Amino acid sequence: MALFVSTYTNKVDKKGRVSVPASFRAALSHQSFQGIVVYPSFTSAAVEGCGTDFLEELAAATSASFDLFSTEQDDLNTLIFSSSHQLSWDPEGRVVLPEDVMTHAAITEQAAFVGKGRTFQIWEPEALKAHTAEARARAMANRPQLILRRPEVK
Amino acid sequence: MALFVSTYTNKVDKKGRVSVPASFRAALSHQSFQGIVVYPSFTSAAVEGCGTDFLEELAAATSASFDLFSTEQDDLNTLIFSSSHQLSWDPEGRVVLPEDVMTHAAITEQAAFVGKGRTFQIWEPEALKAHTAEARARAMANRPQLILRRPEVK
DNA sequence: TGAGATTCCATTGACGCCCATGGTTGCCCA
DNA sequence: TGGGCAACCATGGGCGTCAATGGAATCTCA
Repeated sequence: MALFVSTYTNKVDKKGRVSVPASFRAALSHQSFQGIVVYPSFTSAAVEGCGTDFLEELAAATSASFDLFSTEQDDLNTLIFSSSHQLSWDPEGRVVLPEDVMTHAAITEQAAFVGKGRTFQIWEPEALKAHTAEARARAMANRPQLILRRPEVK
Repeated sequence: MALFVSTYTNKVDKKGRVSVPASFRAALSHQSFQGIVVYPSFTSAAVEGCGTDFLEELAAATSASFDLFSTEQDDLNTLIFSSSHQLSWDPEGRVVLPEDVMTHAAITEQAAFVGKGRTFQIWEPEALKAHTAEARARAMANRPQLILRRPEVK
């Protein structure tokens, strides 16, 4: 399984280009579309990122239930599709982040690619630091319930 | 089942390389990714280590539902993913520990690999000694309970 | 024809790969 | 049973390759 792991902070040059981390590109190398999909996060000042295969799964999941009255989940999926951008990378592995996602995440000079397993996020480094500290504090507070509840081991 | 057993203290060379104990490598030899996964421990000045299969289980658990509003458990998983590093070893079985985990565990010259069964930890040897002494003292203090609670011995 | 966007090339610094060494362990055979 | 040999593991260092980055050149559409 291809996974997005770890955090990489790369520079945004004058033309707005950012290198997609090599390991992320490798995780997507099997796809027909050589690039990434991004959309502004609904819950934080970050950019959500994934591969086209993830979108395809999302589409499949949405249409699996022929719900005529769309659920909140379907609404959400619709939002994702409409606000997404497909960014193909150049021969050097760089993409240009669209205006709207740049502003949404307040990205200017640097962009931090944060692995989340099957997806990833892009943050302005300082904002990421703050957000991580918060998440860590929350996790610590809930420690008794959370402590690395490991999915069952085979 | 592959297990990480015993403690090995190896040298960190000028380039930051450390040999992963041969027995640990053997325990991971069945994996497609030839290397280890490390992330700073949330509870102590140590580095947590495991194989990629651990991350894959984590990813499977997290994305079982396309839950876009993450729960606390997912937050924790995200913390792990974002702070993890996939370290492939070189033909000699060495890895380079990233800057941030080195600092977190205060590792400079030597690194102690501590088997913990299905996972392992990496410590600065002196810190490990202190930590072990502490753990031993705690165990001694609780001895009466521990012995009473002990399941049958084979 | 000009501005923005895309492709191409060049630099540098990190990382992975190769080879060499030494020491320990385990094995084989006399 | 003891000596010697072979294998393996930890370690050191040199070198080539690749990723990230910057800038120039080319293309495209208005």
